[in-house]
Parts: sequence; C-alpha cells; structure tokens
Amino acid sequence: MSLKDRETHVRVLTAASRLFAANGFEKVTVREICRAAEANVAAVNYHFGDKEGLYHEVLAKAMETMRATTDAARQAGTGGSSEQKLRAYIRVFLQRVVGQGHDTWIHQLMAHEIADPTPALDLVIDQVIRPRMAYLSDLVADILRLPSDDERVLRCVLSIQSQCHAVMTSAVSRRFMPDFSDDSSAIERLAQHIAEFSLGGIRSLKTA
Amino acid sequence: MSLKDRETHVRVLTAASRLFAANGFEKVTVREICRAAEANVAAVNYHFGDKEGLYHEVLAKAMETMRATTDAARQAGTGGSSEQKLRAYIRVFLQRVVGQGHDTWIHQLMAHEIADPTPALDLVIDQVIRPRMAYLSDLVADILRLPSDDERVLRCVLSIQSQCHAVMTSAVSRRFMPDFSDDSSAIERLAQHIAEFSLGGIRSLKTA
Amino acid sequence: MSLKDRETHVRVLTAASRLFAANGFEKVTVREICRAAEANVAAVNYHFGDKEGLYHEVLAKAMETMRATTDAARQAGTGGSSEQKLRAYIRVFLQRVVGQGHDTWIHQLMAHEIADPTPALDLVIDQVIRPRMAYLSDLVADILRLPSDDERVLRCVLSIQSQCHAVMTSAVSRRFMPDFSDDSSAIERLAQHIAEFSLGGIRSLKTA
Amino acid sequence: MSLKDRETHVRVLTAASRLFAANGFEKVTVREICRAAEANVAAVNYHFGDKEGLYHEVLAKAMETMRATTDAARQAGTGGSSEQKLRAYIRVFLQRVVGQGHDTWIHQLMAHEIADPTPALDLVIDQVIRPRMAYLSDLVADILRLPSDDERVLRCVLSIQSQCHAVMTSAVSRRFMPDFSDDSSAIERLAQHIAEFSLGGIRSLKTA
DNA sequence: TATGAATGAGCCTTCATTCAT
DNA sequence: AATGAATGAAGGCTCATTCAT
Repeated sequence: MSLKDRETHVRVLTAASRLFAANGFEKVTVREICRAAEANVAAVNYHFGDKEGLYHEVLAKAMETMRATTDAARQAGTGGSSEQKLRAYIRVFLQRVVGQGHDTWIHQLMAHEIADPTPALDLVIDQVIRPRMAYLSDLVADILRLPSDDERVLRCVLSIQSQCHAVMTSAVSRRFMPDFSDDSSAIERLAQHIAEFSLGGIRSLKTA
Repeated sequence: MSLKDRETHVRVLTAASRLFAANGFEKVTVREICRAAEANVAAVNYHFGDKEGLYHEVLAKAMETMRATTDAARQAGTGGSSEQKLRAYIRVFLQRVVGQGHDTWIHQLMAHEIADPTPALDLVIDQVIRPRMAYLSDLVADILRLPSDDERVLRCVLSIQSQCHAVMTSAVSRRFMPDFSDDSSAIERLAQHIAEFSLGGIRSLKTA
Repeated sequence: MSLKDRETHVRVLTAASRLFAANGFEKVTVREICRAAEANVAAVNYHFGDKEGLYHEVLAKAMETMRATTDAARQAGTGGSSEQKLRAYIRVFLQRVVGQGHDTWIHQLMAHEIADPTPALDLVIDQVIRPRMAYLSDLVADILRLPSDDERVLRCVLSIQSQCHAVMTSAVSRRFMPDFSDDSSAIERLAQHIAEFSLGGIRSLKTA
Repeated sequence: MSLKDRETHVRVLTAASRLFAANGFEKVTVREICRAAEANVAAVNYHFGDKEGLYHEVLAKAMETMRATTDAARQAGTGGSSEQKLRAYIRVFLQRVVGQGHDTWIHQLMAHEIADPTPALDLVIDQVIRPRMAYLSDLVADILRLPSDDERVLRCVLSIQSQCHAVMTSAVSRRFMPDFSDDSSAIERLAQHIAEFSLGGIRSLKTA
C-alpha cells in the first residue's frame, strides 16, 4: 500500500533523526532505528537503499531547517542598521539553536558531523555555512567600511560564528552555561553579550 | 631483541594516539592499531587491559601536553599587564595548537571527545579546561575591575575560549582559514586578531 | 526455500542438543553448532539471543522429556501395590534412560549440568528431581508405614535414586555395565535387581 | 635456585589442586593458577610442561589419597565378619569423603573428571575404582556365597558404590542431605543407613 | 634459571545487508 | 510490496603457550 508505505517512511526518518542526533551515525544501528520506528529490519534498506542513504535524507531535512534558521535570523533585522541586524541575527539564531521546543536535535547532528566529518559535510558548508558567513560578512564589511572579502572582515565573522557555534556543542558548554531550557531569558542575555562583545571587537579594529 | 620488546608499549601508544586522533575511539579497531604498531593483536589487551584502557592512557598523555600548553601560555605573559598577558596567552596557545611540528593530534582527539563524550571528558574539563578558564577569568576580571566569578567575566572568557577552540576543529576551520603549516606568520596574525577583537569586546563591556 | 528457512531453528536446536550433551556447555563452540546444523554463524544469536539462550532452550526441551519420563514411570504402576509401583517405576525409568532409540542425550546433558552447575540447575531440581523424589517418598512411606517426610524415608529414596542415576553417568558405568544397546533384556535384569535390592533394603529398615 | 624452585612447584601444585577441584580443568586458567600461587605466568609451562601436565600431577596426587582412603576403609574392618567389614568400609569411606578437615577437594575433582572425562579417567578407574570394587566384590560374594565375578555380586557392588558416590556430587546432594560439616554425627547416621540398606538388599537376593 | 613480554588462534557477539517469500 | 529469516565479515577479547633475556 502506498499510504502505509509513506507512513513507514516518515516514521523511520523521524526515529533516525532523533537517534542520529543523539548518538551520531556510527553508534546507531539499523535495528535500533527500525525498532524505534516500529518497522521491519529491512525497512531502511527498502526505503532508503542503505543506512547511508537514510542518513543523507536526515541530513537533507536538517539542512532545510538550518536554512530556515538563517532566513529567520536575517529577516529579523530587516530595516535596521548593520549593527541592529547583527544583534537581531545573533538573538534569533540562538533562540532557534537552544530555545525550547525548537529543533535542537539538528545542531547535535551537526556537532557530530563536524567532529566526524563525512563527505556530506561539504554540502552543509556550501549550502548552510557559506550563506551565513556571506550575510555576516556583509554586515561586518558595512560596519568596518571594508570590502566583504577583506581578510579582517573574514576574521571577525569567524570570531562571531565561533561564539555562536560554541553554544551548540552541548557536552562542554553545558558545564559552563546556564540551562537554557529552564530560563529563556538567559538566552536573551547571552545573545546580547555576544552581540555587544562582537561589536566591541569589530569597532576596536576600526580605530586601530 | 630487548629493545624492540620494551618498545612495544610505546609503539602501540604512539600508533593509537595517531589513529584515535584521526578517527575517534569507535572507528579505530584494535587490529588496526596493532598492525600500525607492528605488534600482535593481543598487545593491546596485554599492555593496557583493553581498548578503553589504551584510550585512557592516550588521553592521559594528551592531557599532560595540554597542561604544558596552558603553562607555557601563562608564563609567556609574565611581568606584563593583564592585556599583555592575554595577548601572550592567545599567541602561545595558537602556536602550540596549530603550529608546525606541534602535537596537533591532541586537539583532534579532544574534538572527538567533545563531540562524542565519554566519562573521560569530565577529567579533561576538570584538569585542563577549568585551569585555563580560571586564568583567563583572572585576566578579564582585572581588566573589567570585576570579581572573577561575575557572570559578565565568565561570558567574556567563553567568548575568548570559543574563538581559540574553533581553530582546533579542523574539518570546518580548514575551509575558511589559511593553511597555517605553510605560513607561520598567519598564526601570528590570527592570534593578534583574536586578542584585539577580544580586548575590544571586553572594553566595550566596561564602558557600557 | 520456505521449509528450509523455518527449519533452521529446529536444526540448530537439534545439533546443539547433541553437542551440549556430548561435551558440555563450555566445550561446545557456536561455530561448531552452526556447522553441524548447516547454518550461519549468526544463526544462534538471531534465533536464541546468545549461546546461553540456546542452552536454556535445549535444557527446557530436556526437562520436558524428563517430566514425561517421570509421568510414564508413575503411570506404569497404576493400580498395583506400592511395591509393584516401585518395580514399575524403576523399570520404565531405566528403559527410557538407557533404552535404545530413547533420548539418552538428555541424561548426558544432566550429568554435565550436575558436575558443572549453572543457575539452570535449580530449575531442574525443582521441576524434575523433586517431583520424582516426592513420588518415591510416597511409595517408600507406604511400605514402611512412616510419614513421607521421615528422615529414614528420605534416605531410602536417595538410595534408590542414586542407583538409578548411576546408570546415567555414562563414562564410568560403561566400564562396569553391559552395553544396553545390544541387549535390551539387560535393562530388564538391571531394573529387577535395583527394585529387589531396594525393596530388600527398605524392608530391612522395617524390621530394624 | 633449587630450593626456591621446589617451593614454587609446590605452591603451583597446591593452588592448581584447589582451583581444578572447584571449577574443573577447562574453567581454570593458567594465569589464575599462577596468580593464586604467586608465581610467574610461565611457571606452569616451566615446571609441568603444559597445563595438562600440571593437571595430571594434580590427579596423581589425588589418586594417591584415594588409594589411602581405600586402604583405610579396608583396614577398619580387619578381623570382623564380611558384614562388619562392609559397615566399616562405608563408614570410613564417607568420613574421608565428606568429613571435615579431609581432602574433600579430591572428590570434587573426581566429580568433574567423571562428568567430563579425559583420558586420565582410565587411570583412575584402573588404579582406584577397580581395587575398591574388587574388595567390595569379595565381601558381597562371601555374604551371598557366590563367586566374586557373578553378575549378581557385581550388581550389588554397583548398588553400594552408587550410594556412596552420590554423596560426592555436591551440587545436587547438598539440596537433599544435611550439611555434614556442621553435624558430624549425620555422617555416622548416613553411613549406617547405607550399610543396613545395602545389607538388606544383599540378603534379599540370597533368599530369592 | 626463571621471568615478563609477545604471540596467534580462537572465542562469542554485533552489524548492515541480502534473500526468499 | 514488504517482511523476517539468513548471511558472513568484522568487532573486542581471552587463552595457553613461546620467546628473549
């Protein structure tokens, strides 16, 4: 049946997303996924070719959400100055990444992919990371009144990015940051810190 | 041969360090390590109890070097002001972490450990990360004229740390940073950027 | 082939029964079982979880047969006096245990389990040995006109049991007893001996 | 040093006896024995050739004690009638086998050897079991006034033997017999039971 | 002589995948 | 179309034994 087929497809994909995010590609077994999805052992191979095919589809879904995060973070600053846009970007980004009810699993997945890169990482970099950096580059370039591809602009963007991404790697950051799921205002404060810290850093390059 | 016999322990440890760093704990097989070390399959179990015991010993060796890095980065700034100390810390840290001839494998190992934490991560955090943060906290607190355990100080430290650590996660950073092994002055420039960017960020909090 | 597929479970179980009985749990390897069953190495884990799970299933099958032996030995004496019941019990028991075409492997299995007890032994004692002893206790108690739980009754039962079970431990008994597979009347004579010897023993306690 | 050598030899032999008796030949590892004996891993191979060589030496020592048990059981009845000799034999035998302070480990070793026979079993049968049976055959033959090699005599001997040996197989008998280590008079009572039960059994064949 | 390191065969188990319905 | 049994390669580990001092 086509309908039942689709449902199984979705159930397996959902279960795989959760498990891959939690434990990484290698640690999760096909059997585990199928059990969680209440599907047959052969469902993965039947629906996705093989385990890697399933992983790619999970990753594709994740990238879709990540692109949406980028778009939301960009649109939040519409109409403001570059500095206001940067503040808006960081705030929305953090809300999506660690905010309650959001797809936090995606960033766990990315953390695994970064630490243990598969060929799929290139895709993520090209389709998600680069657009983000391009946008940030435009903002920083505007503030510094430098071309977007200037080495100093790039370095500032990396400084901003690294602060934002550090929040994602749960294992370590959990020890030094407050539990954001309890206190949503903590996200706000962290976002404000990163924004001000970064703007301060950018400005200091201006005067130098 | 007497020499060869005694050296097996070292050979296995060396091979394991390289392989664990490159591929993480799970992906590396005992057979692979022993083949690389030109030792018997049972060498791991004989010398280290089991695969995990070997990993712990590798990790212990890595932590030793990491502590040495921390010490070197601290002593480099001896005698100067807090701002000078921070600049010195960042410069020496980066030189050790990505500089040619240095134990870069260690930081790959840490990247894996962070993404796929084992109980050993707690040890690393307590014995390596915390001392580093304590030192940085003192510097930042002095600059901001705030107590070391102030929330704002902690956030600045995390901002600095995240910029430094981002250089370590090779897979992504390699795409956006120059190849430091070719151009050692690039390290110097990056260190200077992170230092100035961070000092700018810190100062902006002061005036706020 | 559909038939062959379904029969794998049975084939593995049969091969395992034979091999476990012949050599005990430890000495038999999973590979050996699967080779004998013309099945894959992983068949044991797939069908029975692990080697121990297979063993438990073999043991369960054995206990089933042992219970049937007990029932048959009891029903053989229906209607007769306690002495006749005892004779019937011993005769049927021996026929089943060492008679041709019967499941002699079961008793080899039990011999191993007794010498090298696993937690499963408790089950065997509770579900097989105790019912047998309870029945024999009733018979002996009736003959001696004593309560079933009298110490003297218990000792007689153990004397009877030990004679019956000695036939099972093949390695030693084979050296001193005729080969029952050649001469089925030998079983008959042995059963008669044990019955008369035991009845004589019981009666001697009566007069004492 | 020759002296130190001897001491190690004895320590290994002692540890091996205890461990083989407790767990059987297969379950005990050479390392375990050497650790218990506080000797080198290679001590077994050095002193006894291989693991089997050590086992044979342990077995030889056990057989020596078993022969002594047989002799003691025979001499205990010296001067008495055949019936009195039989009573004495059974009493002394049981005292040695389950009595406190005696080499009970030997009989655990034999239980393992019987259930999991090695080629060494033949030796035990020839040098220990047969002499015992020969002695018992003489007694029974005298009581029954039949030749020692009569089939009926043999059967009675086996009936006696099986009752005596059942006490040895600790795992099962422990569930149905009192703990002899607490109550030494229990051994006496059991010995008396087996003697009277067996004499009753023998006599019943006489009149038949 | 007597030791501790080294050996390699072999153990049970797990895994993603394929096959036969 | 969709399943559950079957597959075989590979995993970590244990073992009695041998080697080199």
